[in-house]
Amino acid sequence: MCSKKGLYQFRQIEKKWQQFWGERKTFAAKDCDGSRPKYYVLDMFPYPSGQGLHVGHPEGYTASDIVARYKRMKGLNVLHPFGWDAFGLPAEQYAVQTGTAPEQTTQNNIDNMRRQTKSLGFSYDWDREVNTTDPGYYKWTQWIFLKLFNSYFDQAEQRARPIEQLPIPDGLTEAEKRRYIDDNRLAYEAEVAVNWCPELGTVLANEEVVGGVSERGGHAVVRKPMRQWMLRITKYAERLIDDLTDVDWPYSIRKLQTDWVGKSIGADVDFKVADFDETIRVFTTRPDTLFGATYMVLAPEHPLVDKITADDRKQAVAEYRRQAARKSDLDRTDLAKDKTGESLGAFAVNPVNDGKIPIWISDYVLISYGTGAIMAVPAHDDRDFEFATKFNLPIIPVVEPPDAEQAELVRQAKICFTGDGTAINSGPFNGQSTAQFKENITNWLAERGQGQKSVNYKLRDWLFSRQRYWGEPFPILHTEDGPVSLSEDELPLILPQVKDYKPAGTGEPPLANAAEWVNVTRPDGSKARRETNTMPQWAGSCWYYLRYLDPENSEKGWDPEKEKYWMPVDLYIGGAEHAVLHLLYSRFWHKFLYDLGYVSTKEPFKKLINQGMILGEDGQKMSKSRGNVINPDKVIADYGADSMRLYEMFMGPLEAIKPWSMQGVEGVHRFIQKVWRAVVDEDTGELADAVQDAQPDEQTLRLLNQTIKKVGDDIETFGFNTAISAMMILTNHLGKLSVRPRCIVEPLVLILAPFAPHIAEELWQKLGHPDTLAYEPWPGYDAELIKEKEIELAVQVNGKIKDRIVVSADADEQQIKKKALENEKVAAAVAGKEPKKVIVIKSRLVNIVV
RNA sequence: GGCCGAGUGGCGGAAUGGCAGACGCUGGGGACUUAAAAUCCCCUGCUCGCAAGGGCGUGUGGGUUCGAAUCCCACCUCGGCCA
Repeated sequence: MCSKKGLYQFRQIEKKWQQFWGERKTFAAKDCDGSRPKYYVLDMFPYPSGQGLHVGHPEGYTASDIVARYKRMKGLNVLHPFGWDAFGLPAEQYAVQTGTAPEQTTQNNIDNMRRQTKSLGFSYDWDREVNTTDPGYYKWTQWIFLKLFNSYFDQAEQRARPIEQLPIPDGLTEAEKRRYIDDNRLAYEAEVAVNWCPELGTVLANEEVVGGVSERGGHAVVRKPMRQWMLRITKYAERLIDDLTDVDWPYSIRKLQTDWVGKSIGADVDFKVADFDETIRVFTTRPDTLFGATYMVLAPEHPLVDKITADDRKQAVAEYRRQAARKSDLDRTDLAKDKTGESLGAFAVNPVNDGKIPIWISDYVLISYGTGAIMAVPAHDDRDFEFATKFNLPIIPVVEPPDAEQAELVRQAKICFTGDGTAINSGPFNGQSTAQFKENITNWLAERGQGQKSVNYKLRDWLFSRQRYWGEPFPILHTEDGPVSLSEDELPLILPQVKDYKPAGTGEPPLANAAEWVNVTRPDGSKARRETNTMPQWAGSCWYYLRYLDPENSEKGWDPEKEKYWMPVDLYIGGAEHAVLHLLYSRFWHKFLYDLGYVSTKEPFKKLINQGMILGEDGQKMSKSRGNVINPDKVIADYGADSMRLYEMFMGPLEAIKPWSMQGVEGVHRFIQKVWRAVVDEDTGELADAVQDAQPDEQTLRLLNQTIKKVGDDIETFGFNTAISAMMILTNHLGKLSVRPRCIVEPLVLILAPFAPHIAEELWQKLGHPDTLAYEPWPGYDAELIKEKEIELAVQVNGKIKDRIVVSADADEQQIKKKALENEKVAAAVAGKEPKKVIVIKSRLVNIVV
């Protein structure tokens, strides 16, 4: 029964070649090789989860691997590394539940995922593997933090500088001086209102809070001011937007990033508070609507609220502030929600007309955006309109829309108009266009010292501390004089072992449990406490692409020569879920490192591609509860890694969301078996007799050349699905031939290699080549040989196809026209009428208009 | 509500101004086989027709063009992100 020795044994073949590549270090990248152009192709490294690899991972990894293998064959020096983003909450939660050390869990998960990743035959240089939780790695994460701590941002030059160069104002006391410096550091401590979840004992990011409760577990979350480490990413806002013009990224991602930074140009306006010696500064993008400001709204957390609230309003205001503290920013700004608020019983003075307007608080104003206070112009802002309508506040229209019908409704204060128009009810400014008015009023305010032009960003400084154990410790000591950084030679600051991974009873993070670690006596005998917060998971992934360049270096994070050689990353592939945060954070760090001269490029990632999500066979998102999860181990066991790789690429465009299909896997599996049988005699396992040193016929040669061109072009444009389809066509053709010329078979094996490397290596060997094909030159094609000799053209009459004609490829327009008009069916359709126009599109069609 | 993306056979998809449905899956028919699997060959958008052949067809409606899945306008549906 099993007499056939030459069947396609993918398990054996794949194991053999994975071993071969591993032992020979086939894919080791050579640093600073000036003889070849370099190519750095990077995958977003995964979190080593207990679930292991899911089918979404190999999608991006296969795409990048195809490019890596293709570029090697094109003669480039390819860097294609892999590693683990291994700090993170799941291992810590597991530790809380079971007492297993996160190191242990993480190590097990990495071992398992490395095994899975290797089983797919990716051409990674495994000698460069990094792990963010390795002290040899996070030493340098801490080092970058130190650099941030010890730098400030030179506003005039728009770049970071060492803190020693910070100009210090004269006449400050030592304490003030220290304070001044601390206030300028790019890493600084601040009291900020955060989403505090008492149950989980940690701060949560906005996106981890849904409907006022934690996404995990549904525990209550409150807004609470807490001491936190912040990074001044806002200083880089302008550059983070501007430099997007330099990168080759999808439009949608660049747009997302631009919107996330959220630059808006407007004016700061100062309102005096009546009967108090206070002013309230507001930021508005519509200073031209100042005459329509009928009330003012402060964020509930605004510092002036306590001071100016009238006695009879104090109780209601206090209660309102308590309510607001329970809501997340998201809930507060939700447009669909009913507006709420309380009047403070205080008044502000409108600088343009000295009118007194009431001051309210409402949670639709966020303390974190602008100045935490707004002037409300209900006639021209949707939220203000809603609020004014609910609380019966006056609505004064000050912008007349261009549309007459609309203008009438606006004049009657029936609708809110947010567009541009002409000023009305605005004293001396009446009749001015919105743009003119904006400029004039801004100057007018500036002259009076009551305002100025201002730029605001939605981007907030980056909240960089977490109340967790499993993260990088901050290289910071808290002393009586404030925070002090460790020196570089004290790094890495090793994460200490703890007995209990739960937050300390005091509400402090778990590290507070490690008393011996926390309490430090300094060389001068003074006592200090270590920082017990840890860095967020983003930290390690902000710069890992640099560590790959020089992973073993214990003297430096990376060697400058190697950095100059390899950077920037030429191709970066990963999921769209990182479109904003990871990419923004690492761009920020990269720009900072650029300012200090540690990297040579402004942007880290030249080209970016997002792979689309893979859905279950039911078209739904894969999830355990739906029971539609495809296990890659099983697919590889049943069909092999080559089939898995091919299928994931054949499903559809890389960026598209697409459902899994086991029958589709069988389809590509059949395809590679066909390739196998075209080359190998299934009975003997030797090269098939049909493979001979023979001349190919013209058609076969043409098809080969067409296929080589198509596959190469498609890899360059990431059209992997159509590349595979082209190879299927050639293989189907080859299968029909009784003699399969070697000069056809060999190039087919080579162009298949990036997609299905194991079978390609095996076939290459059977074809008599002892060494790996990984560095074989990519086959060339002859443009002349691609051309068809005869071409079939469709002939249309008035745009409807009537028949097809065959003409020689070099036929000129006249000849084609003549042949088309002579055609019987065409003549019948033309019915003797004189053609008005005959359009000949060479090699496509002829259209006769009558 | 805003922004971004997508809507093509029974299914995944191809074609980005020029022959709609490449390639794969599914389904049907046939060959090989004692039989089955595997493999190979043919057919497989809808519809009218015994057939030859005709009509319709890329979410909907309009437009531009000799010609539109592709470009423009409006709308509908779905997905993602943000609010």
